[in-house]
Amino acid sequence: MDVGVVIPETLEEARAHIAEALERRSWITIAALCKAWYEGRGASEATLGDRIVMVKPDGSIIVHGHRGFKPLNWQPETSAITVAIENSMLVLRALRRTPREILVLECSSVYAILIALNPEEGQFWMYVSEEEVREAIISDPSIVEEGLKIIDVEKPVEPGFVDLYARDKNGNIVVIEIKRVKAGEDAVKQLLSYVEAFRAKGIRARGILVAPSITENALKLLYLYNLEFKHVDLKKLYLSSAKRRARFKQLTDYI
Amino acid sequence: MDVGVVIPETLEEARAHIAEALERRSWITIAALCKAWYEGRGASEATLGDRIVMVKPDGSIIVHGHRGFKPLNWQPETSAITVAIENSMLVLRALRRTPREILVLECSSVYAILIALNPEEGQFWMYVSEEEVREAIISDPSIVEEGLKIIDVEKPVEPGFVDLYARDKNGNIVVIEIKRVKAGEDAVKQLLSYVEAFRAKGIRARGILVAPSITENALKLLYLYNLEFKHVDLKKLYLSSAKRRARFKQLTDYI
DNA sequence: AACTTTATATCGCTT
DNA sequence: AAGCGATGTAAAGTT
Repeated sequence: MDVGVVIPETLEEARAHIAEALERRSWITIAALCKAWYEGRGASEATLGDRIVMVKPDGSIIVHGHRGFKPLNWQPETSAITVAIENSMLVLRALRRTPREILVLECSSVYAILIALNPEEGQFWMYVSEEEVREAIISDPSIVEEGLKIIDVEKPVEPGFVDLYARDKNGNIVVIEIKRVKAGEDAVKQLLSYVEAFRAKGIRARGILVAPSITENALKLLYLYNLEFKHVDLKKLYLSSAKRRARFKQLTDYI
Repeated sequence: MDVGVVIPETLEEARAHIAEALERRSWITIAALCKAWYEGRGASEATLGDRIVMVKPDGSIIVHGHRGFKPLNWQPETSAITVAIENSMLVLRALRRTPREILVLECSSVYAILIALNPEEGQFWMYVSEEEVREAIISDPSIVEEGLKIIDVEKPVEPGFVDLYARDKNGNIVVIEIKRVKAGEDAVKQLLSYVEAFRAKGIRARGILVAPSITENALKLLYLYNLEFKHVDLKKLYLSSAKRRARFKQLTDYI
């Protein structure tokens, strides 16, 4: 990646550099004192303040304030970004067609511009997604219960989809709902609706909620409806993949 | 805001600047070639690639790749961030206590460091939030229906809180559920549960779902349960505030 | 294109 | 700390 830094003397100089960088579809980071307006699905206004603005080659624009993980303003994929000097201000406009929305930045000072070209992409993997938990249970159903046999995956049932549809060692139908994060009342209600769909047809069905943990209220609700909870250890599951064990050791060493 | 830019010659120089900036709780933006690992609620790995890393004074850390609105990795508010040279790499570690998670960046090159101190905060307003829609209806209930009288706001009812609780011109109790975005089946079910709570007590109650639009499935469900839908025009509502009209004109002129 | 579901959701507020 | 609801949620998958 080639990185250039500009400390502009004037707004016109800043405008010229940003215009050229936009033209070349660079990855631009701007530190500036500016106001911001957004209008589209909602509407917002930010008074004069210091911001760091990032424009990516794909047209996404992100305006950060000095705190918080979330940007103050943004535009996921714009159809057009323009830069101009108006009334002695550097004005950036990012337009989006669907939904129709606009973000306007009015900069009174530009402290620095960082322009990056030809970035190395690298690759990215997410592990232990809900899908991975499901895959792990499919390949080893004993994680949930001894003697369980998976019959179907994401089976369509009246209110939606059950994550897993199985039979226990006694021949009972078992509906399994998987949550990768702590299960709340919603998850219980969802599982209940699946189980009810079977019970309504006169079929006896067990319902098991599989999650790393569950809230107290959700557990009460679960027992009330005669459903079951099965704790699953994500860390264990993650480690069960031999390929990842080495990397994990390295990470835990840090902690 | 004071902004300094460093183009480090060596990783050790980069480390020293970042360490000092972290110490001073600066707002740091780093362009670097690095690998990343995350582990906590999930787990991820990113191979060597060019990234822009932002560390804010409150400890939030955001790692951006060259495309997409979302960062590759992040940590909302960390309890500790450290920087060190290990095996000829600049290693940044961001720890979070609750939930317990860790983000590790291993940089093999640091292209540029942007360090900002004492940023001007500025102020930020969000308009046309659900709360604003509610406020507008409270101050003018005829938006929903002629002759409506608001009795209570966020009234607790068995399954939760109704947004607005009113009486129509015929004396019927009216439960109002507000959605700022297109209403889906969830919104209908929510409204239904509130209305049912009244009907269970033998009180006749109408249920009105107020939203800018509604999905087809949700509308069918609504009619099935004998509930009502009232369209509300967010733009109109937004414009009805005289203070904002001038600004809005200016913005739409841009489009 | 509309709709549904997920997310390392985040964030703010209340209990 | 846990629960609950809104978000300019965004993004991905499905109908």
